Amino acid sequence: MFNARVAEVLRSIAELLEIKGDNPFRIRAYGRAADRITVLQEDIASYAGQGRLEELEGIGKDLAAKIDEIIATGTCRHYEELKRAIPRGVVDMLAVPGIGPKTAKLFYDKLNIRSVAALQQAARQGRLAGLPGVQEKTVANILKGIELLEKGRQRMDILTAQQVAQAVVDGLKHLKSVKEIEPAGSLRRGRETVRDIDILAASPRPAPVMEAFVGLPFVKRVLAHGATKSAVLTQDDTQVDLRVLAPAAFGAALLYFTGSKEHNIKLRQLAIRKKLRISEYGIFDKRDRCLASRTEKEIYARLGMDFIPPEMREDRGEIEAGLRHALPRLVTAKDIRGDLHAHTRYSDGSATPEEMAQAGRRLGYEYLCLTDHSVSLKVAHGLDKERLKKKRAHIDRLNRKMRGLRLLFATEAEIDADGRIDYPVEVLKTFDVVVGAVHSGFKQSKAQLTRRIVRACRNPNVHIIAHPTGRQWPARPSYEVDFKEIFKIARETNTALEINCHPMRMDLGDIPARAAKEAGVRLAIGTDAHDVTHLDYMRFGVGLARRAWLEKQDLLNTCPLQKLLKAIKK
DNA sequence: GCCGTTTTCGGCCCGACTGTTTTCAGTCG
Repeated sequence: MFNARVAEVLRSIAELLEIKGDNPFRIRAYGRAADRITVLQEDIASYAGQGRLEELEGIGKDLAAKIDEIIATGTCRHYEELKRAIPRGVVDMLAVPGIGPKTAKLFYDKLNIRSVAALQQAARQGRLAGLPGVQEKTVANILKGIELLEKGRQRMDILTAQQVAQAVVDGLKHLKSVKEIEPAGSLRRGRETVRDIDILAASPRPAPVMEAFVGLPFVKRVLAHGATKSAVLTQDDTQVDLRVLAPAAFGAALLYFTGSKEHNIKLRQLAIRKKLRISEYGIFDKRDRCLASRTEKEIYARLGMDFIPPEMREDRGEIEAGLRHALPRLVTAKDIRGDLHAHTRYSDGSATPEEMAQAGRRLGYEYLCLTDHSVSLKVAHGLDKERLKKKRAHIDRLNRKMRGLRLLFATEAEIDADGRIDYPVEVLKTFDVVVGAVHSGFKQSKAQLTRRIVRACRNPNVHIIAHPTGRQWPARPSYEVDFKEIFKIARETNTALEINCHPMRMDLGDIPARAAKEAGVRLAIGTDAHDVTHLDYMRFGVGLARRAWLEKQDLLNTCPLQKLLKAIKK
């Protein structure tokens, strides 16, 4: 798989060209090509091998030749030449907020500064002030920027992001001048992790909203404070941006502030081809007459497209599909009839089966799968035969007296290092649902991990593979597996793959989940709830499924109970 | 460097905020 390397080289070239002061459009061409390859599902080398690179959007003759070279040699001459001209540390300076290519180049040219550390030292020694366009405030901002960089503004999980956004919304929604207020950005798009929080408000009088925002009690530092746009840092170093526009422009503003950047750029290009112009204020004709601005839907309609749900706005084909009126009918929260992954006190959950059942009923579920851990996962009190019997009897008793919701007797069973399940066949057969999971041996090779999962799929008693890539935010990255092979076997054996929507997991992610669907694999959303409140994470799972373009029929959870039990049969 | 419902040349998303400037460049999203 060469995609990561090719993208990395192209992105580095873009950064180096920026510092060099090259044509901005050439720079963007490199950046766009890198983005395109990052989200590409197939191996770029197979495109190259078939001479099909130029079929990819944004890749022409020149880039195709460079990509061929990178695949063959791991790098390309153009890149090596640029690296010789500009030290790595100069590129690193771009990561400092407030420092762009022009400033980095200035410091390098004038003071021979070639690292962030050297920059910090020069700033402290007062050597920066006096350079063209650099005075005291700029120096102070650079020092603040370096401090910010050192703290490492990491991406946060989606639950934390929602909580921060909610705190801001709650702090401002009662203001008289606020007509509407809503989180936008990657949070609204349902991304698996979020960096900055973007919030949009509609108000005829932005000034008091801005004032209230920068004065919120959890604001540690004000990064920008303008008439309609401000940015702050919260006590825990999360950046929150607030933009305020007139209520009449709310739709246009929401479209702009939701992004993604790539989606917006493409929409705006499309508008230009139709002799129109889009901004956060609306869609305008050549004579600057506003044609639409109140809702996103009206703006899409002016472009001849169907409304594109926020989760799809990543420039991954949704614009073309919208123009053809061929968007998928994405799954919605009300399509979900049950949760397929939840724990109780029998293993490491905090709630009883009764409490989980009540919570499930409140959510309107038809069924809830109680997937306590299996015998070999001792740290999580995996159930042995005796305790399984107790749990079975307990669930049967509850099911007899309960109306509306059926508890499913299930397990999250260990897939061992060789791909075997830790319960014997006669025990496995007693479960309504078996979810197989890898919780150990993450350091195995890609081939070994793939073999393990494939073997679990081939097991006639395993119905779902939990969190297929094992990632846990932020500490543990995904282990590598051969998705192509796993999808093929999962399909052949009628094994579903899980979209585990615990905010620390979000696994499968959007890109592999979409690839799984396209490979004909069924998916199953599970919250991995260890507490009644965790059942609410289903909303993150639905968001992720929508990002993967999933429709109702692509998921197990949307089936009524009897159909579900039939659908998982192997 | 890419690309074509005006174009194979001449475009390439669009606007807010900051700091340094007397009208704008740089950065950001």
